[in-house]
Amino acid sequence: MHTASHSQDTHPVTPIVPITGHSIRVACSNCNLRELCMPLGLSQDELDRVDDLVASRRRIKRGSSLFRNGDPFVNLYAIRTGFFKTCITSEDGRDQVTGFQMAGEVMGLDGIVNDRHTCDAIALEDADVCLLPFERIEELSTEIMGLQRHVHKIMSREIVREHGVMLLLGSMRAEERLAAFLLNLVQRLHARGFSQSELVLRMTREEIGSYLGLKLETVSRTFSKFVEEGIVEVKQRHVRIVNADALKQLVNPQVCN
Amino acid sequence: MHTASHSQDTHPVTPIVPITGHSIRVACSNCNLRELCMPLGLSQDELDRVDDLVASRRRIKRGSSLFRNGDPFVNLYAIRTGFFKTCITSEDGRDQVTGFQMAGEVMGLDGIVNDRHTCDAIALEDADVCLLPFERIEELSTEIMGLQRHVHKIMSREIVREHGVMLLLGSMRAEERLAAFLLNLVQRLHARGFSQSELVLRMTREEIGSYLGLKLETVSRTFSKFVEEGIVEVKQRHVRIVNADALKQLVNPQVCN
DNA sequence: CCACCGTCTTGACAAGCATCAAGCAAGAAT
DNA sequence: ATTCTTGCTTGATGCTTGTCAAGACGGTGG
Repeated sequence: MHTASHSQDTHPVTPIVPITGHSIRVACSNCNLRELCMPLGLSQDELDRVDDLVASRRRIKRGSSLFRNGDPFVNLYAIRTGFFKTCITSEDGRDQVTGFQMAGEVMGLDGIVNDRHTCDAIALEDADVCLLPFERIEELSTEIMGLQRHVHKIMSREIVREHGVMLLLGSMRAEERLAAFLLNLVQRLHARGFSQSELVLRMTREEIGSYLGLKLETVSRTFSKFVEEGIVEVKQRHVRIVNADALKQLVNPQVCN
Repeated sequence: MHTASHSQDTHPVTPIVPITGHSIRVACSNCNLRELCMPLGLSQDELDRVDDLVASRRRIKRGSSLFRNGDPFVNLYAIRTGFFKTCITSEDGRDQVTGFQMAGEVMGLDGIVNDRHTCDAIALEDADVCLLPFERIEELSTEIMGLQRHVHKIMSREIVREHGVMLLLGSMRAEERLAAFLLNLVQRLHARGFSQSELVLRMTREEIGSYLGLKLETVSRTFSKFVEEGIVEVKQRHVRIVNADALKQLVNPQVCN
């Protein structure tokens, strides 16, 4: 449990290889997350130049922050291993988790507009991130069309993702929210080679609740309800999805109505 | 009421000049919305080239759509006059308004990631938009750093805005949501030369409710409550903010607690 | 002028979720 | 092992908001 190098320790179908350690720089072109965070269809020359983008890497301990609200914006961050939450805090102290990020995903886009980050990125397990200096991204984007396009797509994807969260927060009930959350998590993990049905939650009930606009007690009760109905099995943070269709039906109450 | 050419017909301090009509093309460099939707600090040469970006303009009648979910993504759209809502529809027919857009704001960013729009943009009053072919934006971005940076900032701003909506939907009660909504609207209108205290809602109670994650009855009741408390005056869609501080305190229940 | 329509308001009631509180479980520290 | 801490579960209760229903308002068209 809580080992640092694996994002999921249940049935890693295609385990993410640990960083070999003796080499601080691992080229993007060799990175096994390439398909997730780098543009496709670049020439060898372009690939080499994109490799230079990654200035360095940084290890983040579980519980500490990669960046915080108010920090000057310098880099985007690509997650190599580990798991993060991003959250904003309103002036009066209200807290909102805006997302959970895993290997291959990019963080820091919020900082571009005002040259300062507007949210906190907290590691929920020991993590390893690539630092991508944004000035270099912009420079290189002028020369490599595929990179520019890729940056645009990443930002657009984030906008579309947030639309989905707005739908969830604006119109779904607790069960539907939790079902959507679990399906989304397991789908993203599956894309990274993990099980389709088992996952380990890296966040607390409270963090799930914050993300879903619910109190932790409601999250807990909803989990219990799913268990009673035989939809999932839950042991602490270990979740096994027994009946994925039931979850899907909760999110989409009969497409054929 | 419902005149086409003005976004707000109450006390336009610096009214937005109507399009003169005899000239179909109005250069960005002359556009009075320049500060809102174009990058600053460009050279004259660069400005001229950005002018060429605007391929054409398009008028949208109240109630009809600029683009719809599934439409191929070709352009971004800058609003010259008028008022829009964007909304997504889930497979089972749930509807969520994801934003309200006014003059100087850019729409269509959702379409970049999959080359298709994922939401509907509906005009809530007769509108006039500039078509910005995205391919040209990307081409020109490779040559004009300021433009590239500007596009990044616009997208980042949208991401940050949506974080704010998530906070609203995830953690605020009805009164707080409506207060935040009114303050946001009036602030944006003020930035466009309209009154700080009076506004005309271009959307129905139901659309406000959809955006805020509330039912229209709750929106109506909350308005009534604000009126009872002397915070606002409401006559149909005309709203006068009598006590802006009270609204601010609702959103931020005492910063000094 | 009247009837009709979409929109908005208001009331009564119910459902869903939050709140408060108590106790449990698991891991960490002593 | 024992204690402490943090996270989780579950119950009782009440508030907030949703739901259903009736009616009002204002604009439109016959």
